[in-house]
Amino acid sequence: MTKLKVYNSYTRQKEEFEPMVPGYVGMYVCGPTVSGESHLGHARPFITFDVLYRYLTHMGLKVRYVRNITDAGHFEEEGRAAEDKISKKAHIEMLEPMELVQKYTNLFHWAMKQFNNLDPSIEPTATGHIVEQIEMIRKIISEGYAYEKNGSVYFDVKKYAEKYPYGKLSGRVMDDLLETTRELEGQDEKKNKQDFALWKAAPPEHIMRWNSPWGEGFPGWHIECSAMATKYLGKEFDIHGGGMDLQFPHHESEIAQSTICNNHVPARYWMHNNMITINGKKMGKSYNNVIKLSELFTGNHPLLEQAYHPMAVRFFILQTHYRSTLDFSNDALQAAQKGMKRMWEAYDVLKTFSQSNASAGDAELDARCSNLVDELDEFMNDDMNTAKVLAGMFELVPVINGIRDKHIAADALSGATIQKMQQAFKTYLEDVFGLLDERTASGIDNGKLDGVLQLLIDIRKEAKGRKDFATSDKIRNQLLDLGILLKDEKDGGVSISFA
RNA sequence: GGUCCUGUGGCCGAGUGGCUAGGCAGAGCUCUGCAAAAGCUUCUACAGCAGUUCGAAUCUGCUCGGGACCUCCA
Repeated sequence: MTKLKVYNSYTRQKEEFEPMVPGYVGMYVCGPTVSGESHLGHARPFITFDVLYRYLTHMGLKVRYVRNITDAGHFEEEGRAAEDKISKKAHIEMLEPMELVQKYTNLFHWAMKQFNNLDPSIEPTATGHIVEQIEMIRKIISEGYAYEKNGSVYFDVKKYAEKYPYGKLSGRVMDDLLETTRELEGQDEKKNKQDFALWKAAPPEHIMRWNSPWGEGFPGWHIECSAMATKYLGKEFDIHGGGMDLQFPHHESEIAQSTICNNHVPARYWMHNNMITINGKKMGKSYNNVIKLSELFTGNHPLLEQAYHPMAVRFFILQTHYRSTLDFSNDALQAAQKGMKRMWEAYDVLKTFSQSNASAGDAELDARCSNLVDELDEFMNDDMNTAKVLAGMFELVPVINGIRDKHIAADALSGATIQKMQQAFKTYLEDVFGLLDERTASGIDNGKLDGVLQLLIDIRKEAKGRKDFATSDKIRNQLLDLGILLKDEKDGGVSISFA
């Protein structure tokens, strides 16, 4: 079997993944800022890295997955009136800042549950790590790479760049940064405009504030991730993930801070997912084109033709490689929803196959299926190509359905191959991709309902037996109105599908 | 303006120089009381121009689109 290779943004190439400590992986992923409700764009990194987390675990590695909650407000705009993002919203909604943070944290957790994302091992909050952040800032000052001005502390990027490769991660050249002509207010405190804040003095109206050696204030934009990653994963750890838009300045700054404090680039593999776009434009607050997750799940948004099940969204995201942009449209999402349904129904059929065939009746087909299964791991190991894994699995679907429909002989595949397929479908659909049967996921499939359904199916069968099609069609049609589709199979059985 | 990415059939998308990606939609057929589903067959591709090569969607150059970052941002 091939080894897992991942694209490392830091070196700009695919590299074989080797954990620092054999058997263990430390992974940090930038979590949400809980000053508002998560939207479709936010879903991507959390699903992408959830799949990576699951895959590493599946490989037998013990993963410590740290994903932070950013609950300390950052600037709306650099330098401008020092408005705290969270306190501003809190004022508008007449809420206590922490009440607001709690509200959106709960909503975020709810959305993660909907997507069937596993909980991270540790989910630290920025406000819970003020002490660690202050310590880190002190260290940077004592090393001579930060300076205090009017109660705020800034990182001296120019000085750092003289000794370290600032800009390496994001492909930025120091001279270009210096040339940026953009004039922003409040820059006068900085020695150079590419310097970034480690600590910001809080103006009187700012609600979120903490004591520090430099007066009352709040932490800067990037220090929380450095502090929390260091605390829980060490000075150097394996994987740091997040959206591509965080590469600069967020991750670049993290590298600078950690390099000064810990003498190390914090992570060995930097992984970045691409953006979700809508009509070709990145989904983001500043573009006014966001679809919130709650809107997506209810269909309550002008751009949405219908509600989309969280699992359909998950499938949609996995059908594209994580480093490609993914364009949202109703057609694309509906296609994903239908495709997933087809896949899942084939999986249900596959589960019923017996593994008792000693040998394959159709050696050629057997070999092809066996190869297809083997390739799935190769695809996954090639920088997590979930799109190719799904495509490979889709190639097996006609074979599975063919056996069910008896177009393909029941003994065409050997028991060993059947077992391999069953194992692979379970591994990928359930364990690695974290997909759930929509029925289970929406709670429709409880025991009582099953019993009622079975009763209706029996009555319909009896009606059909005496050619009372009026009754049988009534049952089928009315169930269909409820979103339950009965399908008469060739063997006289009935299968149930949820529209 | 700078840096980088990208342009695949009706839609979404994968593609390591030579072999049908895949999904959804469309057409035909089979099966079926009728449906639905499924199976089989099938139609639309690699932005344009030039080059490298025996051979290019894949490499190079140019042109024209689109996008991201450079500011909070997943």
